[in-house]
Amino acid sequence: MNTKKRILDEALTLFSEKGYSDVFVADIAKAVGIKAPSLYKHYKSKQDIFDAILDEMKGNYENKASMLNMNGNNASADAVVFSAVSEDDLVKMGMGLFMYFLHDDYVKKFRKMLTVEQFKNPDLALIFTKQYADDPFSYQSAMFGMLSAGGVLKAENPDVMALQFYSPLFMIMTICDRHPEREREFIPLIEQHIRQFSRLYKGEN
Amino acid sequence: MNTKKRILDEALTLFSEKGYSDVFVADIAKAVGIKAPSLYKHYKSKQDIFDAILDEMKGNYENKASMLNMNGNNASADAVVFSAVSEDDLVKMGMGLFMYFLHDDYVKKFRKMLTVEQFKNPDLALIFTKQYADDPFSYQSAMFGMLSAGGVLKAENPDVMALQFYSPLFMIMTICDRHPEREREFIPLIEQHIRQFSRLYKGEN
DNA sequence: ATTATAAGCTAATTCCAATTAGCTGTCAAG
DNA sequence: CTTGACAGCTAATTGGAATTAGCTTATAAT
Repeated sequence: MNTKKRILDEALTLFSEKGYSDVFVADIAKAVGIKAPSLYKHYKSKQDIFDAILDEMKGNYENKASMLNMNGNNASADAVVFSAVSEDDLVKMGMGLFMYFLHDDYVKKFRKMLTVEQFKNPDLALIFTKQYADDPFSYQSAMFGMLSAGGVLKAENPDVMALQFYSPLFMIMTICDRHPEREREFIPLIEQHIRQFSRLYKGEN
Repeated sequence: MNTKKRILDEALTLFSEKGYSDVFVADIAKAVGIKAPSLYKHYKSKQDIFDAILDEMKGNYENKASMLNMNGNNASADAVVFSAVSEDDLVKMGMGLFMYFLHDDYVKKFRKMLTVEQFKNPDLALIFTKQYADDPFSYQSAMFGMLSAGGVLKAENPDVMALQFYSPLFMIMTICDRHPEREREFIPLIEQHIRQFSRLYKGEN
C-alpha cells in the first residue's frame, strides 16, 4: 500500500547511490515490487519521480531547519541565551547536528543525491549550498556573535568562528558518506575538535 | 594533433560536468572535432577512455603531491623547519594550497569528476579521500606537531589542528566548485580564518 | 612507385531503456 | 449485481547511444 510514496523512497535510495541516469525505471519498480509499466500509473515519467522527490524535500526541510534552529532566518538565534554556554553544551550541539546530518536516513540519501547531481542541475547546487553552508553559517555566526558579545567567548570575527566550528563537521561528514566504516575513527576527532575550539575561544590554556 | 590526448582532456571536462553516464561518445568526439566512430581508432570503448583518465591522474598526483609536500609519506614534513613560522607564512601556505586546488584546471575537473562518481565507484571514493583528506591531514598534522614541539604554537592535538586548519579550505573549495561566482566572497574569509587560527594557536589575543 | 598503417568518414547494427497499448482482476459506489 | 476507476501485468513501440563494418585518404617506410 501507498505505492506512490514507496516509489519515492526507493527512487531516492537508488538515485543517491547511482545518480539519476544510472537508475532505470525498472530498477525502481523492482525495488518497490512491481513491474516498470505499473509505475506509470503513479508518475508520468522518471523525471516526474525525481521532481516529486525534490518537492517532498522542500516541504521537509523548512520544518527540520527551524526545529534545529538552523535556518537562515536571523531571528531564530534569539532562542540561544546570551549567558553561559559550557564546553559540554557546545559538544552536545555540534555532535547532535553532526549525528543528525550523518545518520538520518532521509537526510543522508538526499545529501548524497545532491552531491552527485549538483553540477548537472543548478537548482540542486543552490539547495546544497543553502542547506549545508549558508544556513548553518548564518545561524552559527549569529550565535557566536552573541556569545562573544556576552563575554562568553573571545571577541573574534563570528563568521570565521562559525566556519571553524562547522567546517570540520561538514568535511568529516563527506568522508563518512564515502566510507561509513571509518566513522568510528572520526567521531572522537569531532568531539576533540569541539572541545579544543571551545578552550581556544574561551582563552583557557 | 595528438588526438589521443585531446580525447582525454575533452572527456574529463565533460565527465566532470555531467558525469560518466550523461556524456555520450558523440559528445566527446564533437568536442575533439571528429566523429564518434573515429574515436574508436584511439580507445576501444567509452570505459577505456575513463580508465585512461584515471591512469593518467595516478601518474600526475604523486608528482604534484610531493611538490606540494602533501603526500602521506611522513618523511616529507622534515623539510619544514621547526623554527619560526609566521602568520604570513601560514597564510601563504594555506592560500597557496587553496588556490592551487581551486584554480588548477586539471585538478579542478578531476575533483569534480571524483565528486559525482564517488558513490558508484569505490576506487574513486578512495582516491578522493586520500587526495583531499588523508594526505593533507597527515602532512599538516606532522607539521603542526613539529611547530608545537618547537614552541611556535601551543601544544595541542596536532590532528585536531590539521582538521581545523584544513577543513575550512576544503569546505569553501566545494562551495566554489558549485558557485564559482561566489569566490570573491569567500577568499577573504579564508585569509581571515588562517590569521585567526594562527593567533589563537600562538596564544596572542 | 608501392604499400602498409593511421586516422578519418558514413552507414549499418545491436542493444537497451523509457514509455505506451491494451488487457485483467479488485473493489467500492450506485 | 454491475460499473467505473484503480493498479497491476505482458507485449509492443520508439528512440537513442555504443559499437562495428567497410570505405577513403594521407603519409611514411620500403
